[in-house]
Amino acid sequence: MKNQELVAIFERFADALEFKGDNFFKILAYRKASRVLNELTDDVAVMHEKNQLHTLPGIGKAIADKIIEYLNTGHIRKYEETIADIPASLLDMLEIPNIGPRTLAIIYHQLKVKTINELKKNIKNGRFAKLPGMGDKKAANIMKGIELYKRSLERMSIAQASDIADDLIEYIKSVIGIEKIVPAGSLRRGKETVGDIDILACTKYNKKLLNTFIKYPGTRQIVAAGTTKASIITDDGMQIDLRIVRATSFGAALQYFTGSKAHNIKLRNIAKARSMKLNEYGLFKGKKQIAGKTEEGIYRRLGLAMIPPEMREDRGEIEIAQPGNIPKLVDRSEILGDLHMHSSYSDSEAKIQELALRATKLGYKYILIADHSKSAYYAHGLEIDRLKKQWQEIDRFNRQIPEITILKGIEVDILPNGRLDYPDNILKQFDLVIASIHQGFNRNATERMITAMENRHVDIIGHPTGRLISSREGYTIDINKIMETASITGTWLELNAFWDRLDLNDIHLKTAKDTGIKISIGTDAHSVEGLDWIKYGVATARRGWLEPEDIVNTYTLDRLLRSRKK
DNA sequence: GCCGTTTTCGGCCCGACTGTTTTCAGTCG
Repeated sequence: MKNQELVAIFERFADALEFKGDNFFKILAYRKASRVLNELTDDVAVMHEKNQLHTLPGIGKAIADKIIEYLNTGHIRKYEETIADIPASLLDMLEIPNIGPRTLAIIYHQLKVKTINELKKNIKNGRFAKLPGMGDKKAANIMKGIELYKRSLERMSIAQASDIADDLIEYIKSVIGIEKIVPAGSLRRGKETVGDIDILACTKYNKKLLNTFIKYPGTRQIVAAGTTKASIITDDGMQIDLRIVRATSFGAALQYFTGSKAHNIKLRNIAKARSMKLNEYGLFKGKKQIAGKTEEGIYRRLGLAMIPPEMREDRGEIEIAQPGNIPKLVDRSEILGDLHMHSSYSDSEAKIQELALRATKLGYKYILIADHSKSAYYAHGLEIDRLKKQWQEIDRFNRQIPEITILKGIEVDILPNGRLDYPDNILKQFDLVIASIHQGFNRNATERMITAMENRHVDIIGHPTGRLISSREGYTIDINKIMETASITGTWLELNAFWDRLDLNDIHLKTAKDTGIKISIGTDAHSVEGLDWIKYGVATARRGWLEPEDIVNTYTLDRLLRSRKK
């Protein structure tokens, strides 16, 4: 698939045009095209064959022609001409905070700076500060920006960001007893990684709150501090922005700072088309505020149904947002069990009994113990005789802990040769079987998964794309073929809720839902605490527009077992 | 470069903060 190559090209094209000072809206157009392609599950080449490129939002004639040119020739002439006279390393510097296209153009043309190291040299020897419009403070801020940039090359996981936000909010509440203080931004939208944390608060005592905020014990650096907002960098290297608004604007500000940017721009356009104005203070008709206290009010006065934060990505949610059309997204309280966890029988630190007890506290009716199969020697995969012992133990705990049913499962390896790690006569004895690839990632992964799904004992494909968010791309697979087979065979696909996997991701989940595939959520926990990761799975499910019916974990135990393929 | 519930031309989000400025430009979200 050429999708990702085009994503990178259009993003780079936009950077180059920005550097050259081209039309601002043309630049936006290329960025939008890049984003749309990035979120596309279908192969852009196939869409071209079917003459469907023009149906994509943000892809007009000029960009469609460039896509076609690239598909046919491997080049885009206009793009290559544009970047021809720009050193490759230069555009990367646009990622550095406090360096925008203007500053970059000045340092390149006047100082001949092409790399970050050359820039640092010119800041240290004072030449940068002498440039027109620059100065010592600006120089110091760019030095800080360079440090920030180096750290930000890794976005933080949703798990780490949530923990940091929870800590900060708890601290602020304990110091000044403020009630209305909540996360906004990508954290509230449940994105899998978070670049910085936005916190929104409502108080009349701005000064006191901002003072408390910048004195947060975990603060490494205060980036900015005004009268209504301030920013700090924590010891973990995370930037946190705090904004304070009045109660009459709280809903508007929450909407505004939750984003996404693309979603907000579209809302603004709707407001404008109705001769209204939308900003972080409210929805206005002339000078009169007609909504702003609550988010619901804003959407309602725009003629829309309330859209859950996780859906606000401009992926069609605004177009369908008439009352009754917005899906009733799954809620954490509707999850009746966790369908993937490991016990001390393989590579987990948690005993089966401990997992079961913790699960009852989470309100579950059932859990699936799915340890590794025998070939996963690195994880103490289970030989058949130890399986029997595990089953006896599960039977015993099921008698002792009647509140919950412990299901006998396995995460059976799909071996590099395409076979499963246990024979069918063993597989048929499990309540549920997850089949996963752990070795030979790029050896016919698609065909191997399809073969696994064609086995009637395999109920679930575990972490179907195999990506690790912080460190690994994932298997080389044809996800559409896999979904097609899942749909035909009635195999469930996993939403692995471990925060570094979140696999399937939001976009794949939406496609799976549209294809009629059922999703099974499992934390893949290797500890008792790991069971709490279910919240990241639920957030991702909501981002994929999933409703309770789409997720087998919301079924009663009876229905769950009846819904298996057979 | 895209797009259409006043449209096929003329818009396209806009306010806060900072730093370098003598009234504003650049950056960010």
